[in-house]
This record gives sequence, C-alpha cells and structure tokens, in this order.
Amino acid sequence: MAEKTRPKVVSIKSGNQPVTSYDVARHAGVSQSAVSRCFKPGASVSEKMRERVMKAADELGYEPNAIARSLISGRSNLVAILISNLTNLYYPEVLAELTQRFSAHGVRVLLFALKSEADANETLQQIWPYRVDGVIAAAELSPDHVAEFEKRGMPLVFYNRYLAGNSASFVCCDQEDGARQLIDGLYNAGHRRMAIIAGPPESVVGVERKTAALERLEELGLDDVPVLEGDYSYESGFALAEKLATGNGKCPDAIICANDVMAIGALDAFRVNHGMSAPEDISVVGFDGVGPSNWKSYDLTTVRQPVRRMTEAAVTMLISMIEEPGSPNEKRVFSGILKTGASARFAE
Amino acid sequence: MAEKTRPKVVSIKSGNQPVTSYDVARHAGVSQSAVSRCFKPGASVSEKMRERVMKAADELGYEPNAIARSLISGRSNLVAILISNLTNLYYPEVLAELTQRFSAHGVRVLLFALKSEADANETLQQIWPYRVDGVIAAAELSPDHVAEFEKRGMPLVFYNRYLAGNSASFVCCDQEDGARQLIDGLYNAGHRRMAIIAGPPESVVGVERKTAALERLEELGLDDVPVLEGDYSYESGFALAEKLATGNGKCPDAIICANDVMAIGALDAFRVNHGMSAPEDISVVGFDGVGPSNWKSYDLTTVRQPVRRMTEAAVTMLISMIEEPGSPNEKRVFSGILKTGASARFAE
DNA sequence: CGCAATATTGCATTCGAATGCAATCTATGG
DNA sequence: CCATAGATTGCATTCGAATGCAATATTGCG
Repeated sequence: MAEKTRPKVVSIKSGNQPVTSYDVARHAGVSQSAVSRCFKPGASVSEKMRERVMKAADELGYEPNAIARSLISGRSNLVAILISNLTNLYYPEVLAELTQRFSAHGVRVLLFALKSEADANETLQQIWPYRVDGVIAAAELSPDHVAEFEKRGMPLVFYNRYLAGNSASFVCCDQEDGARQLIDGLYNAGHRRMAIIAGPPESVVGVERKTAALERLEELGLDDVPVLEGDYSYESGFALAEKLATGNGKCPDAIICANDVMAIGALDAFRVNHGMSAPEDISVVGFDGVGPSNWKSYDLTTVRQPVRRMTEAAVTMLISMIEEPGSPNEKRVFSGILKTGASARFAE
Repeated sequence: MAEKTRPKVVSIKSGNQPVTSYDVARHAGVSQSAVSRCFKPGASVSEKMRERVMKAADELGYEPNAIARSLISGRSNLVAILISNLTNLYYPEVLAELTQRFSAHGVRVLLFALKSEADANETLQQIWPYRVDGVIAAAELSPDHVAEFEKRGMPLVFYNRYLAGNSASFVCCDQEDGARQLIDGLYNAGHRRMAIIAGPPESVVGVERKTAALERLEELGLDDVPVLEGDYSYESGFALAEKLATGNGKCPDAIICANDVMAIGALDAFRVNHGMSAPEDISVVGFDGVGPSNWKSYDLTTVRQPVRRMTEAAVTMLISMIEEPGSPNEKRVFSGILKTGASARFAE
C-alpha cells in the first residue's frame, strides 16, 4: 500500500480537548486520586487541596467523564423513559415534567419512543446495555418483561399503566373515581341515555375507565349502555360519534369518552355533521385534561390528571428504589380533578 | 489477615447478574478478546469461534456493557436532543420521529427539556460529561455556545433554529416561502386589511416568518399592517385577536399567525366573543400543520412542515458529521406544504 | 516537647470491553 | 511434504475515574 495509515497527528488542529483527571493532577502537582476526591461531594479533602485542584481544573477546562465514573461506580445516573405514543397529546407534558424533575436530581433521561406497544421487547434489549439505574414505563409491558426487571434488580415504575395481578410499582390516576364523578354529574343533570366511547382493549387504564363507568351506570339502574371501541385518536372519536348519531334511531344524549381527544372528535362530529351543539343537544365528557380541552370551542367537562403530583411521585419513587435497593414496591393512586365546562349538561 | 479477599461468590442469591465478557470467555474456554470480537461486526473471527462464544453468551445471558465500550472506543452512541418547549404541540411529533430514526441507527437519545431558553447554559454543562457523540438543538443557543461546540469538535445540528451569521448546520422549514404563499393566497382572494400575530422576538423562525410576510405585503402595496407579538400559545392568540377585534374601529379581515396554535386561539376569540365565523367574516391562517389544525372546528389554512423529511435530514446530517469528523457544515431548507382549509378565504 | 488520634494524601487496583501486536493456525502452492 | 501468505487467536494494555489501604501530615492534649 502506498499510503501509510497514520492519521493520529499529535496536535489536532482545532484543539479538541479530552482533559482527564490525570492532566489536572499533573498541572496541580497532586495525585489523580486527589482530583477525583475533589469532585466527589463529602470526600476527605483539605481546603488547600480543593482550591489548588479546582484552580487547575478551571484552567484546563476539566469536566469529569461521566462514562468512566459510571463504569467504576456502578451507577450511571441515567434512567430510561419508555413512552409508547408520544404523539398522544397527554404525554408531552408528562415527559417534560419527568425530565425536568430527574434533571433536578442530577439524573439524565434516555428516551425510548415506541412505534407501537409491540416494540417493547426490542426496546428493552436496547436499554439493558446502557446499565441505566432505573426505568419509567409509560407503555405496556408483559409479565415476562416485568419479571426480567425483577431478575435484574432493575427499579421500574409504571406511569399510568400497570399489570393486573402484578406487584410492580406504579403511579396512576384514579380512573374509577374519575369515571364515577363524570357519570354522576351527567346522571344528576338528567341524562339517562348514555353511551361510551372507550379506549382500545389493550389499554389497561382505558379498560378500567370503561369498566368503572359501566358499574356505576348499572348501580344507577342504567343497563344496555352502548360501548364503542376507539383508539384514543381524534379520528376515532369523530367516527364513532358519527356512528352513534346515525345509528338505529335513538341517539344517546350523553357520551362518555375515554380521553379528551376522542371527546373533541365526538363533539366535532355532532356539531359539524349534525348541527347539534353542546350542551343543549348533546353532552360529551372526556378524561385527562389536556391543553385543548380548555380551548373555547370545546371547553370540555373532564377529569384532569394531576400531572405535577403524579410525575413528582414517579420520580421520587424511582429514585428511592435506586438509592435503597430492596425497598418495597409501592402503588400510588391520585384522584383526578373534575373540571366542568360547556361540553356537557352536568350537575355535581 | 484472617479473611481472604474473595467476595466473588459464584452464585449471588437473588441472581442479579453482571455477566461480563470474561465470564463468557471462561465459560466458552476462550480469551476475553475473542468474546469482544464476536460482538464487533466485521471483526476477524472464525465461524467455529463465533458459534461457541454466542452459545456461551446465550447461556449466561451476556449483554455487552455499553458504558465500558464507550470508554475505550471513544464513541458513546448517544446523542443529546435539546428541546425548549416540549409542550408546544409541534415538538412531540418531531421528538418521536428523531428518536425513532436515531434508534434505527443504533444511536440512543438523551433528552434535555429546557424550562426556558435561558437554561441552555446549565443544560450544556449537563451534557458534556456524558461525552455524547452529537447534539440536535431545537432550542436557542448563543454564539458563545456554538463556539463551544466547535472548540470541542462536537457535531451540532439545529432544528428549526439557527444563528444569523453563523455557519452551524441546521435543517429548517422555508419560512419565507411559506409566508409568501399564505399572503398571496389571502391577497388573491381579495383580502386587503391584514394583520399579523407574530411569535416572540427571541424566536428566530418567528421573526423570519414575520419579516417575510411584511416584505411580501409591501411588495403588494400593503403598508401599515398591524403586528402584534404573541408567545405561540393559544391564550396569546386569543388575547391578541380580541385586541384586534375591539381595536380602534376597523378590524382586519385576515390574520396571519406565526403558528397554528395561535391561529386556533384567534379563531376562537372571533367566534366566541364576536360571533364571527371563518371564512365568511374573517380569515385566519397559521403555520406548522400540527394535528389540531385538521380538527373540523378549525380546519386551518396553514403551511405544514414536512416533519418526516426534516427529521430524516437532521438525523442523517448529524450521523455523518459524527462518522466523518471534519465534514463540512450544511444547511438544509425544506419547503412547507400549503394546506388550505375552511379557516380562510383563499385563492392559490 | 512527645505521643496518640485524626485528617489528608498517594499508591495501586478496579470497573468491562476494545485493540495493537505477536503467536499460532490454516490453506495454498510448488 | 515443506514453505509462506493470510486468517485467527491470545496477551497485554488502554480508556478515565473511584476507592481500599497504607503512608504521611496535622492536631490536640498531657
């Protein structure tokens, strides 16, 4: 070969600088371990030493290498957040809150956005090599997956999901209570012909919302309530409302939707395609309290999830599981906050 | 010493398992380097060796430690994504796309959600220690910050942001072209009394949309177009529209908003507070093409950003900057796609 | 001033995988 | 059957910081 392979020039032109603790040590005339200790809170270092080292570190522009630190210390200060449908309006707020809260604890976030719930397997394989300290899952996982976490001693907190009959930790909004509040309000306002636009059957919280609603309706003596299955999207809310409106004669007068976005879709269907308006001709309620639920054109009656409290809980739980291995699992359920709007005839 | 240092018990109780390449090597009866090579694509390994090692790895449940790998190889396979306002409806889609695309390249995403643009400094300090391979910034950075990237030889691609007079790479939607299309359509449909609800002055793309609009308006002979400054939120769109509607007598008949969400807010203000409806009494256009812009109650005329193309470009650019250090910076501008809806009287 | 108790510091090793180099093996050609 | 180029493999070292232990410095007290 004519050309020699010798790309390693001693001084790279644009001065890139992997300053290490050794460089700092040399520059300050101390040992590498001294440098390391100066950057570790609570380590035994004299004031004089700390000053010298910090000065040298500043002069050289030293930043500890988190990768190397992780390797030896066994803590990466990374957590993974698993989210299945980021484009669901509800999640961006959750994600932002989680990220900022972790950040305040010195923990960084590795994001994994699943295309579909089915990708969980593959995604977990991507997570393990990074030796994250813990995982927040806002996505469905199978019992096998959860068992894998246990086997590894990997802290896991579900966010608004959980596994029936499983002891894994989670934070959740009280779907049951929320559903009841909504039903009661509609009932008290005189509604008797209700229908449900539910979430997809794979969605645990969706099923719970639906089940709780049906139970409450039965307690109130309302049977045969139509239940249609949507997928949480605007389009499905729109289409299913259309189906209800054009169904066999008697359109319900109140629709309970499994989330706000479908409620919005439903409202639009009734309005645009049937000239109906809420709350005079029809009542529609949602769930979540996403931003657009407050937009004047919709002004939904809904149950708002206390996102701040819930994310704070999730972060606190995960961090304590990380810092005290072996601490017991925990399940925290927060009540939603009823917000009444103009989308429904409603009486608390 | 009475007790020998031999903490390495063969079987840890609750089977947590830091299986290393040494364990695999021992179990397969080969050297650690052989194991390492088996997990490195393109390395020189015989078929027999690969089988033996893989079998052993499977039996022990070995997964390469990405942290250790990063340390020695100098590549972390991590990129940081900086986003300033995740709750802006436009970003979740972008984030999901970016994450999935990076994922397909074997690159993981560290997410940094800024509370405000001013947090960039602090956030950068959090990024450096992780030795990420590159950064996507959907947030404003100062020239000093960008210089810092250059000094470190750290690949950086701006997403829908850029620094005037700076050579840093970016992908962007063609704000100017989009603004012109919108203005022309309104003009052709007969509108002459237009107003602008602009973005905040710190927002580079906002300013560009505004400037381009004003230029075009001037070319068309329309001067003295009122410009109000919003902050991209529904509330600000609503409030500013209200101001226009109740202003000194003559309400404009067409409003150009710097993003969809403000356009939606404006529409609601005209409708709810003034009984006006679009496109009969007023025309409103937005920018971005977020999900709700298609909702029937709004059906915005807007310019949709080609998010798929743009994210693909950003990912491709960043990865090639990572893999071929020293490759030149690049700026890629994509035209938006005009989408006409019922929110405006419009003629292409 | 002397000695024990305590506080700092440095030394040497460790974390787990990658890799240059040398040793060994394999296949090929004569 | 032997020499030799090429393919495999193992050895030893490296990445950068953390840490147990031993060496040294400091402090306090009698």
